[in-house]
Amino acid sequence: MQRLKETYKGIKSNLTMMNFQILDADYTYSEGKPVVRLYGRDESGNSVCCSVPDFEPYFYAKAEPEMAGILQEKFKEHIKRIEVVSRFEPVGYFKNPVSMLKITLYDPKGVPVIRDDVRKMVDEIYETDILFRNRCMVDYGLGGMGWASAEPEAERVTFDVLSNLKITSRKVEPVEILRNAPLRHLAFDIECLPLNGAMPAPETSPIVLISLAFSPDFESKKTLVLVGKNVSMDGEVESCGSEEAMLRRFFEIVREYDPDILVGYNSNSFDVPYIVERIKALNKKGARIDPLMGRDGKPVYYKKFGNTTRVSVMGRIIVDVLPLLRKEFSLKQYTLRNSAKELLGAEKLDIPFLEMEAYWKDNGEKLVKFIEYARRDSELALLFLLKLRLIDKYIALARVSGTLLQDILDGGQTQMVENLILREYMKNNRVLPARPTGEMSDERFDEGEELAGGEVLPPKKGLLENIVILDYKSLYPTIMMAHNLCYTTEVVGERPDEVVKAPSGGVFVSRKVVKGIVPAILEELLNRRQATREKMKTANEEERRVLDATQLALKILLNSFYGYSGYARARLYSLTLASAVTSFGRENILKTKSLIEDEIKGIVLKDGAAFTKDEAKEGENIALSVVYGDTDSVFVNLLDREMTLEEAELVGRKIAKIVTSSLQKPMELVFDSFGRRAIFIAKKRYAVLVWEKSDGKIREKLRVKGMETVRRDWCELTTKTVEKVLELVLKEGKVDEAVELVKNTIDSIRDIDAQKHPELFDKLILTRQYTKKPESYKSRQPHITVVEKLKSRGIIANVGDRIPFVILAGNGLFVERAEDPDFAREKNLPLDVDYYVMKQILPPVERILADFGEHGEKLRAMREKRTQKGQRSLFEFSE
DNA sequence: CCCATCCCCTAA
DNA sequence: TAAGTTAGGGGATGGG
Repeated sequence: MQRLKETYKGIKSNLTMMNFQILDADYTYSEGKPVVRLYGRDESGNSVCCSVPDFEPYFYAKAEPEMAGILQEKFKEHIKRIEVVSRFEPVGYFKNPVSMLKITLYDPKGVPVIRDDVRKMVDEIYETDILFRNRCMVDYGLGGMGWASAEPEAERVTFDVLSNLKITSRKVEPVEILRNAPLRHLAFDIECLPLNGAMPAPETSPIVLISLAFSPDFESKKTLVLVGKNVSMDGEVESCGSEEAMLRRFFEIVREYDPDILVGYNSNSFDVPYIVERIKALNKKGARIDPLMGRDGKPVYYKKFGNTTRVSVMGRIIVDVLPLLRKEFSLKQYTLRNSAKELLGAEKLDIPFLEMEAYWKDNGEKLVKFIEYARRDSELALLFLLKLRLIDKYIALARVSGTLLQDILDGGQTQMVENLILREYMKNNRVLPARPTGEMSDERFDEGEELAGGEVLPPKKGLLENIVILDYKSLYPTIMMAHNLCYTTEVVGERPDEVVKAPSGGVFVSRKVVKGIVPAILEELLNRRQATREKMKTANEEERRVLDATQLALKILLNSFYGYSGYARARLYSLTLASAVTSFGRENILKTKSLIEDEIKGIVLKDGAAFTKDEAKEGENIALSVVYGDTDSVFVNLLDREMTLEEAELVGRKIAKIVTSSLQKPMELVFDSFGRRAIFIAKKRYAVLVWEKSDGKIREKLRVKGMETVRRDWCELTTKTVEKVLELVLKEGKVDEAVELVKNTIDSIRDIDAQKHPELFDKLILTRQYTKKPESYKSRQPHITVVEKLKSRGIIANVGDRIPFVILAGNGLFVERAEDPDFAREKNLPLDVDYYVMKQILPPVERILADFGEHGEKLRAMREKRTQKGQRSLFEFSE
């Protein structure tokens, strides 16, 4: 806080310094020399482009000092100079650094040109694939969405950029400012005209409407719909006369409004590529449209990588909310309609696909409807971003890791982890390897060398009462810290005196010798998280949101290092390190179980406190039994008697304290919750009725893991029935009512008619994700059957979509009887009631009720009767 | 009936 | 140049 205030004071007293938040970065050339450009926005809302001259590209090579002259001579066109430096190699514990060459080039593009040849002449090369803009930011201590303070120079290297403040500075430094600059958001959505009902293709189908939504307003408008023909209409509608004029106007508005964040729904896969291709097609026929959107004055640009499309608009962030929603929320479908309904409680307007052409050609009521439908779509995209605060987390991740926001939105955890490691390696005179190339990366799988994961304790199946749930706080990161597990502590050569040996066999130097770089980073992240959570307590609403996103980002990063170390394509892939982490984890949970069961054994409650048996000497003993555990958790059954929530908490905290005291810091077992009743079905499948205190009252909450209620590949009838059964059994202990409920549920679908009972029909829809191209499937799958059927009807599903389907009555294989629900409903096709009863309702319910004696018997009876012939009458039950 | 394989989705 | 990790249940299918 103190620092923050000073910064603001600084602005007022020193007008020559300039602060801005870094949105994006690239480089260009001035007089043949590379110049990095930082794009951002300042506190008062100006968009800024700061040119940073004189930063030089470089990489490292491990070689004898004598090689310097030879390399310099051989690549003199590219190499500006070579310095002999001391650096540590990336992996391993070393007492001393080795001699390396720091090779500085004239041009960043020179690095890929000479690196392969250089590699052949030296032992190894390092840091040869760090993008120039990232290299610059790392070396200057700057990062994505972080604030920079620049001292503008009188003499400017000016470029043709669109930002309204163009400065040049050789002195750019990071500044701590918590809040974000006032960012501008523009959501967009296009409507194309399907000709004769065919899927629109950019070569033939025109774009007829472009809808826009702004935050903040644009010329006091919240939305605007551009129309690609002449209309006279009031409201936020702009008649453009033609498609060409409309597209030109679109780019003009983007440049004028100058958004920092562009938003769309499925825009990376659809809208942007469509716009780009459509313009190419129009320009070929004589139109003149320049898709200039970037702050560098260049066009939008997209590139396909396998199934994903990457879109780039220089200087701005482009956000496709669809993939973000997929990552963030578990929904059965991610169509705009369903996402809006589930997440915003908003209705999407709709017009029938086949009638679009008629709506467009109409100039009255129907066109108005079409326009409002289009407007709604961009409004929804913007609402997702703002209401659900979709990018707050990503902004925090950018700030904490120093990675550019766009890279985080497009990519994964790898870049963030590498960014953090690179910065810390640099401070410690270590170099980073280049990213491993193609073939080598799958080595692990070919050679059968495997990374073993977490330990799952077999559950005590059936109904249990009084269960204390304990878990390890950030298990893997704390293991790495506790045992000093790191790339930089792995013993590769001579073995020092003090070492740590992992159960998996890996040997690492002790913290007493040297603290590993990764453990140091983790410690820093952990401390910052603690401090951030502390600050939240006194922050105002806006600050609190930023701080909350920050602490979440810190947590995500903490937990990313282990996964990264076991990722075969990582620059620092280390099976030794990853195995050490998991092996300590497995050892730990097993030790925890035996500590609780064989040493603590029981807890005594006396005078409102918990004691071990030894401490208490007398009093009623509560025996302990570990009934389940998965990786970092233990479920302890408190035997012998009923417990109040307070008592259970006392016992839980006591156990946690004893276990924690037996461990290396900062490993910590904590009390998580108290389960009044629980049912364990199998490993990773259970339900617990948790008792929680809120506002002094005890609340009951059903926590279900892995069972059908939380899975998206079962129909709603199943999930709802299973949920009700669990509630009856766990909350009320009414097993007989649960059986009755199942019977009624089965009865309710026996005469199912799609058109007569639409709500019931909807409950029988299953969904599954279409994960790869159809030809890659080795076996027939129901949802793929539907994808094929849809295709034959002119509807194209995309890889990544979740496909809804129902199972139709008839002969033949189940997979072949999967059908599109809309089609089945429209044609009123009969469903396979037997499938739903025998495969969707009975098995999940039986898994829960099977152990309840006669009740289980009743269910088995239901199943057996159905298997016999004459099924119709068998819905009746003989009592 | 058992078993292996493929596929999906979830827990951690 | 796409992508953090493994453990595990359970359905459909086909072969023995």
